[in-house]
Amino acid sequence: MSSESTQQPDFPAYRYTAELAGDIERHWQDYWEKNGTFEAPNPTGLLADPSKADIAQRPKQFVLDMFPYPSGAGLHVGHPLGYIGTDVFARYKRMSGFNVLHSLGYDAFGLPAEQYAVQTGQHPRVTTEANIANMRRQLRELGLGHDQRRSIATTDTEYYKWTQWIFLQLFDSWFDIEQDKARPIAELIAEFEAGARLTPSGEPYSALNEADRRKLVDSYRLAYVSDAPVNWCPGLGTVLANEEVTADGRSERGNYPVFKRNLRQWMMRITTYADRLLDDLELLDWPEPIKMMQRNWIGKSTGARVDFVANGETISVFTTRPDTLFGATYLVLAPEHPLVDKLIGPHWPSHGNTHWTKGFHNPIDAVEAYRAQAAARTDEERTAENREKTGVFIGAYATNPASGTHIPIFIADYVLMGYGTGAIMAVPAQDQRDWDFAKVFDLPVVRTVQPPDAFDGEAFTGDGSAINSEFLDGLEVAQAKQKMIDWLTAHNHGKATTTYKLRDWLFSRQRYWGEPFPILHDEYGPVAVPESMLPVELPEVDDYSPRTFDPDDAHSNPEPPLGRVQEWANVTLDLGDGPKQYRRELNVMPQWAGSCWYELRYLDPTNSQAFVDAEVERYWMGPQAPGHPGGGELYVGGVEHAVLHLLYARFWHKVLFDLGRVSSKEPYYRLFNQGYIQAYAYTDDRGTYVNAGEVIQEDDGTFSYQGQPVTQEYGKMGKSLKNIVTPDDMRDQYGADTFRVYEMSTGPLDASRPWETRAVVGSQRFLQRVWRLFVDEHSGQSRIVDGPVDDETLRVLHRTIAGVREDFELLRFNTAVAKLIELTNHITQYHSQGTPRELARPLVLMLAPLAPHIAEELWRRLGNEDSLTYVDFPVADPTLLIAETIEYPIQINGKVRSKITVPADADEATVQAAALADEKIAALLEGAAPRKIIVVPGRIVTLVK
RNA sequence: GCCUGGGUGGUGGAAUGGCAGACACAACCGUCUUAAAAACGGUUGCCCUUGCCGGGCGUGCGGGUUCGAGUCCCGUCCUGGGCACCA
Repeated sequence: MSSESTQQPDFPAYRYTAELAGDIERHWQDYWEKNGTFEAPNPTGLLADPSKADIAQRPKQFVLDMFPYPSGAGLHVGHPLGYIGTDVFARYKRMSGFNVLHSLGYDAFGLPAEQYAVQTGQHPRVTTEANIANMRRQLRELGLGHDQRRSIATTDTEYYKWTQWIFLQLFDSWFDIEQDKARPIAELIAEFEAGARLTPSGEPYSALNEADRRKLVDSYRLAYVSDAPVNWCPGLGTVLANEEVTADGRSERGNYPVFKRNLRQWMMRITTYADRLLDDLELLDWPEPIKMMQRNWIGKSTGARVDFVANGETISVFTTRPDTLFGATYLVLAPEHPLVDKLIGPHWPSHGNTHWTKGFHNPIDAVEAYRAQAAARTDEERTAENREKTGVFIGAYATNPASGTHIPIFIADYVLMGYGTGAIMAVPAQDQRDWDFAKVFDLPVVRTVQPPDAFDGEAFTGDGSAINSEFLDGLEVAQAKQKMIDWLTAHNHGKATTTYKLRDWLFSRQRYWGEPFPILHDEYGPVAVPESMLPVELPEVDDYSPRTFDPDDAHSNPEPPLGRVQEWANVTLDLGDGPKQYRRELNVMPQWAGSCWYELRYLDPTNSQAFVDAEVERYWMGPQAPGHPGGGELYVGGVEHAVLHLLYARFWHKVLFDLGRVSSKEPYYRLFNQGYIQAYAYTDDRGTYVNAGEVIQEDDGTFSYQGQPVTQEYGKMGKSLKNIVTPDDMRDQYGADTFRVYEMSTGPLDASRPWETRAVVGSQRFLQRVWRLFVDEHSGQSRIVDGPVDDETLRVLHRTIAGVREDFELLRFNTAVAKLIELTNHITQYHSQGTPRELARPLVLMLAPLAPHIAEELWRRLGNEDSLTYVDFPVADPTLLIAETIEYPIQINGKVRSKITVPADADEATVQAAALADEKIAALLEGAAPRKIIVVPGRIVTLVK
């Protein structure tokens, strides 16, 4: 490619080739680095820069990309799509009078490096740092304007020191329901000590012994140890979060069996923030689908708790339809429900229905058999669509508190222990699942909402008047709900209740390559490592793997790698009450921890006194107006983080807000979901992937590789699919600027699109045409002239400025590129004798965010000494946006029949007259006056014949 | 099943309810060249007509609102993503 210039004697010596682009790009990358061009000044602290005082005065703009994992495979062309998008936006904002913070750090803890370490014995830090270095190089070569001083990695000791510090903030906090916010745990203890808050048992706090006090206080903490059931995966030797378990009960990674086990694990009390996480979505400029996914995940539903009495036991159920209580004809408990064993009858009632007993001699056997059957099923089988309802009668009855009727109690696997109370009141007339179950077991159906006359379905879930419901009869659903809740409350049978799908966040991992917990254990439980002793550094180990077990051994127990280092795990420390023996927490934090607050560390990465300085945080993240939640102006990333990362990060941020550590309620004000770049892959007749770069499309549309037909697939880029194209390849073949322009021009940032290497040349031709406007390809001489610009070109220029500005603002880079191409082509055609400076200057400035290296080079050739990074973006002259004449299409009955050109300031009557006077129109009207004439100013004339 | 995006030329994609297909790729033709490449210029939604002038049909499909619909409304099909017996 670039070598042609030396082989071909007549090849223009100064053409913008990949080789020349490479020279220019290296030069400017060095220049930017040397001059700290993209280093954004802070208002105070170590990153305040007196030489940039003018920039520090500007309004701020915090542009953020989702935190990448530095993969050992390096980047392919799909990865930088979003990074280039944010870079274009950030550069545009720098030219629009903003102090722009744009950096990129590394979410560098995680499994791949650890697994590599397990296999090779190589310390994960070594691989991680090599991967980061490679990724930094790749990104630098794309010309991304990141502030390198702020490019932290979660594995930096100085960084995870503060991750541990934030963990301690959570550990040392509790959620005050009254105030709806987190408060320091010391305030809780003070309330207990003063007697202002009663202990749950009613005993005075001062009367409790140390163990009970500690236990009580620990039960309030936002970070707490729990014996909750977890997903234990012996094959991996670790506990998995629910999200890491597939629907059929296996590990997402490795596909090993996963067992529900009660284990001691660290949890985060995110559920206390459910309402605020839900409500504050309203304050954010996020795509509606993402908000919807978060709402669904939080899963708030309001209704009532209703208590049913059976054999002296109280069964609480949750229902969203308390108005249908009179129609509750049976109860269903989850098979695992703890009350089942107490309620179970020794014998079948004499009037027992054979459907219900399933041929067992007594309920005890029936329940045992059903439980075994339910446990043996995979989740997939249990949740299969349209599955016949199964269950079994437990030989006991409960009393419906409203109707007083005795209703049978069943267990069934369609009721889940983990949601609500693990028990439901079944109302077959108004719930399809209950209807289905009732049909199988021949249970009574009592309609309590009047369906419409035309209704011929089964369960009726719509609105209607209450029937068969005594004091509710005649009320609509909403009023009936309220009245029933009032009645339940008044008679002590229940009360209004809200439940959430959201669970507390499982926060510990049995791994090595993560942040150690800053926690010690003494005889009473967990104790915080004092702030002065942070960071708790990862010790060296000789084996990085957790102990793994037979994948099917459900009774094995986790043994984290840190447990192998006994001299680290067992320490004697003086925490203020004399030297004492402690055992360190052996788990490490999940990868989410580091990505929950990284954007805050970007703000003040070198601060050794605080995780971020308060004034610095207020400047970059603070609310921009009353009612504004604060947060970064733009956050770009893939939709795959719609729920977990974004929810966890919001949660941590809100805790820090409650504790007065940050001034913003939310970390990410505007969220934008980028699309993905996908690629074609090809398989031969054996199903083996062939090198996609060598596949040829035949004239008949089929594909072949080395003469053999191959089959096309479409999807991800991957090594095994042999369809990887890297930014390094593109830099070598075309140059980084061409690559940037191509990625931005192929579609809107939020659209996924296929990669097509052969189309990249279009972007290169565009930049070559721009280059030719400035430089004579043969002599290298400047083609810039000081001559006048014709009026039409001037108007094109100013329309382009206005359009490009708007497009950049809205991240519509593809149409911005199209407009710049049109302008370039126009200048090429109208000013073939030399490019007027008046056109060259705005063109190069508008191009700069997209193709910064060539723009800097051309800017220098225009005689400027400094970088154009902070030069004002061109502003359109409004008087030049108005055309002198306007061409109106004229429609008759919706079809364009002719066109007229009139002065731009012609009034409607003039336009109308001109339209009617047009020869073709007059001919088509045949002398008759049109029935109607519509003139849309500046747009169109429509006649109705 | 529920919740969400999206269906426009050979391809990626443009289009505040106002001339559908900007811009780009591919394809074809031309200029230049001994030739090729590069570059530059032209043609390119489909169909009829084609010497020219024209005409018809077109944004997944079927309806509707409107002077006018890719855009708004109703229904329907296909498809990407998310959640899933959530009481």
